[in-house]
Amino acid sequence: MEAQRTRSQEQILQLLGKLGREISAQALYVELRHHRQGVGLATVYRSLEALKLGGVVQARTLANGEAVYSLVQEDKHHLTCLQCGASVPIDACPVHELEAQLQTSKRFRIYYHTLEFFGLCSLCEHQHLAGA
Amino acid sequence: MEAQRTRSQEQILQLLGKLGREISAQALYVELRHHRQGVGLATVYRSLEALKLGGVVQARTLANGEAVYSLVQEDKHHLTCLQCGASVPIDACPVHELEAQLQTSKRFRIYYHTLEFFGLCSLCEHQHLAGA
DNA sequence: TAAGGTATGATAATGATAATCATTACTGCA
DNA sequence: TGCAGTAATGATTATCATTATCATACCTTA
Ligand SMILES: [Mn+2]
Ligand SMILES: [Mn+2]
Ligand SMILES: [Zn+2]
Ligand SMILES: [Zn+2]
Repeated sequence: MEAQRTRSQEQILQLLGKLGREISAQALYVELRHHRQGVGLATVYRSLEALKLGGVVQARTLANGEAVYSLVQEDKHHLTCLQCGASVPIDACPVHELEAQLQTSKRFRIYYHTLEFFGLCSLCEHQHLAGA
Repeated sequence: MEAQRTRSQEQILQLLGKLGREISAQALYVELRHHRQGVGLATVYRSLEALKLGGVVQARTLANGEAVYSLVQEDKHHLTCLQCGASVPIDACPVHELEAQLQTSKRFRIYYHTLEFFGLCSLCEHQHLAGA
């Protein structure tokens, strides 16, 4: 019964694993065309959606509105500047215990989480106070 | 030097405070027209952006791609079903300590954070396993 | 009041994602 | 092996939130 993966889904999974970082659907589309003949953009979106529902791919939305995808096994979070968009990776993640609790307290099967901090980098804060 | 707020920004702040919940820019636009004559949609977006940079309003992006806004003072997070979109509010938030640390370790002025869990609600998980 | 700067709003442009739909590939069975 | 039914694919179009334009209204100050 467990949805077997399509060829496209397998390719996307493999590429995401090789990359080891998050990538947008559009960029993924370009990458895939680079490797094989005939990959439709619609299929990229469909596959990512299916993989997300399968619990193996996660997504988050950037400030510019585009979503980026990665394997769920990557637990990486960021600190992002609201002004210039500079994004600093964070090592720590203090939510795993809560995730485990929720998994039982709420009737929910949790696949992944997003965590991101927003503010101003020192440079932008400086310019901001200067009245720019 | 601190940017004084415009009339539109004040109205939006007031409405967000009155609501006490997150709301999209589009819905905010409708609400504002309901109260005052002549509020442009562009101004709503501009004001929200300014208030975000001012550190008093926060935003997060829903699965359908639209952003919702609220006062930063509201520290509310969610557990969302990837299939049906059902969203359950969460009470706890275990990231404040980390936020304080980051504020000093990284050279960054942090205004707010987003935290969200994704997975399948019990109903959708059931249907999913059934092969739907 | 006149000048300069800022805010506003109507409108068009942008761009990522979702929906269509005809075609192709696969699966199980006669 | 041949066929019917079903799922997957891809080219294309539609959708829709957000952003960019630009002319106008407003406000501050000399
Ligand atoms: Mn994490
Ligand atoms: Mn929180
Ligand atoms: Zn910055
Ligand atoms: Zn659900």
